Amino acid sequence: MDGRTLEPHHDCPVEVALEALKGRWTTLVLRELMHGDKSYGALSQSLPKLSDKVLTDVLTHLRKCGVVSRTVFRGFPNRTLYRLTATGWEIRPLLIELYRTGLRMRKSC
Amino acid sequence: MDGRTLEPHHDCPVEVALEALKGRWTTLVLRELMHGDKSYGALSQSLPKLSDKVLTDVLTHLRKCGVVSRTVFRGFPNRTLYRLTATGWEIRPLLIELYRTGLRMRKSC
DNA sequence: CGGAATCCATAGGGATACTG
DNA sequence: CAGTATCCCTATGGATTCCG
Repeated sequence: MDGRTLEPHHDCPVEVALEALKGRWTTLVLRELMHGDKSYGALSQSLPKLSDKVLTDVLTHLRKCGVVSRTVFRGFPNRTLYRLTATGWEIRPLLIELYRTGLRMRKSC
Repeated sequence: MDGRTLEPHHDCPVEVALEALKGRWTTLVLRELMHGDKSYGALSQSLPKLSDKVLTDVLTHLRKCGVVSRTVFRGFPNRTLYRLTATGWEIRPLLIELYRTGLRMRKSC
């Protein structure tokens, strides 16, 4: 927090973290993966209201952020495993803090 | 984290906190206010790239979230002071955690 | 000074259908 | 199974102008 940043900028660490969490479904997908590695279909079943397009968008986004990795197993049928990277696990304390803060904010309404 | 939430829901504490921080300029406005109470004009000067419309939007949003209060002083000219509420100050540890996490995420790229 | 009103451009989320 | 390809619609951010 250098006091000189006058506009939103992805170089700001706060923006970096928020960028990774951006999107309505992102934290839910992350939470699923924090329960363990999952295939595309398993994620889809865990989040029935999430469309294929958006799930793909979210996973692509998380991979670009270096938060999630993808491993494809060729065969019949194909399988794809998604898992958190080491960087992804770094987000866990942040989610917990988000939860704590959200709880306290609700109380004061 | 009850394991039963299958869709985004503002009742989820994580969503509550993220909702408050939503928008490109929101965290920057919060940061300004964490330096002390500020008038509309002072905020506008601190964030020159932020348009009136968006500044108003952000402040309205933060007030709806119970994070910021507004006090109007009638006179010539009028003045308006914005300040963090007690709830607003609860967000500070979260911003720090966002910063820490963002820093670590950058390193691993 | 401190906004509100208007208009515009873009991005994000979502529904549906199709493919390797 | 694990996506891609379209199309659409709304929300958000931004520029500009006007008002009490």
